[in-house]
Amino acid sequence: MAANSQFSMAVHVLTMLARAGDDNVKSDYIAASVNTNPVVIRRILSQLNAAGLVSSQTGAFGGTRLAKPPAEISLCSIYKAVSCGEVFALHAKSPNQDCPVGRGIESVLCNLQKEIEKSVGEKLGQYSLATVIDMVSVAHA
Amino acid sequence: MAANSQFSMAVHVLTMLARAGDDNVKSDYIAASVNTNPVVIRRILSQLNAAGLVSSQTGAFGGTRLAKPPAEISLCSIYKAVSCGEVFALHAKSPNQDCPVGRGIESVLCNLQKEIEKSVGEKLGQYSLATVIDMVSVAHA
DNA sequence: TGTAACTGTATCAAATATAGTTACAAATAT
DNA sequence: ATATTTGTAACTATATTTGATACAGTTACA
Repeated sequence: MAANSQFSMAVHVLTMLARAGDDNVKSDYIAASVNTNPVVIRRILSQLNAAGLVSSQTGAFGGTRLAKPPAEISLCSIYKAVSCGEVFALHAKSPNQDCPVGRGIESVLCNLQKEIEKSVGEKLGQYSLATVIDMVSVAHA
Repeated sequence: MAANSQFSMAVHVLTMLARAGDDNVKSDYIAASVNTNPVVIRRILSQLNAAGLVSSQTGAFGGTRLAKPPAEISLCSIYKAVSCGEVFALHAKSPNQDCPVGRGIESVLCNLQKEIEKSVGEKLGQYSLATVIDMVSVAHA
């Protein structure tokens, strides 16, 4: 397994939290739905917490809940919260600087990369967690 | 090395070819600029050839050249030619189908994924290889 | 205050993808 | 014929992601 599915898992996790309202949800419970290990969930929750999207409580009867209403959580903020890779990677090894193309291509690709990321962010920003919840409801209705 | 840099390398390769005009360019020559192994370049050229963007000649004095003018090669067609991964991956393991969220989330994410890919394609389609060549020229001017 | 139930995180193993390398058959200009 | 080049298979090395175990720290509650 190498393809980064953290965004997908994060959306799943947040959808679970949204449906629980103000109740604390345990990582074990979420893990059972995502079909993975609780630690994997806690790692994602840790990133979502750092981004201010959720808040967690340790200790007995602890767990995690949303830090704001689903309508205020855009998919863009989720995407940024979990450190996914870029849409495309730049050269692994720096190109030959003795070649005019090798010398100039990196910055061009870097700028392009930023623009694409921005475009993806804007597209994702058109949707919120609330949108996803509606879609999930419709999907299995 | 795991991040997929094939798109970046493909743009680099095609830029080299564009600058050579109608001359055949050898994979060794391109590899020297990209700073990698010729076989890596030939693998990319193989994909670009399958997409009809370049044409190659085997044998002595063989090599590769563009199959059409740089202005007619959009970055979208390059992106599609090299099999990059998606912007984000779906769940590695299928979610728990006994959970309403697990049952509905996959198709929602799949549709979202398609929409994002489409958006990326449109953005990349705004640029052509000719644009990149201009940018590279300006960058090291 | 003790106990049970959580999170947070370190650490390791397993699986997988990418890139790099070597090798060689097939093709082709001279 | 020969030298040169592509096309591709096979293998290695490396990085990343996920999954799993373990345990310290925190907290509610009897």
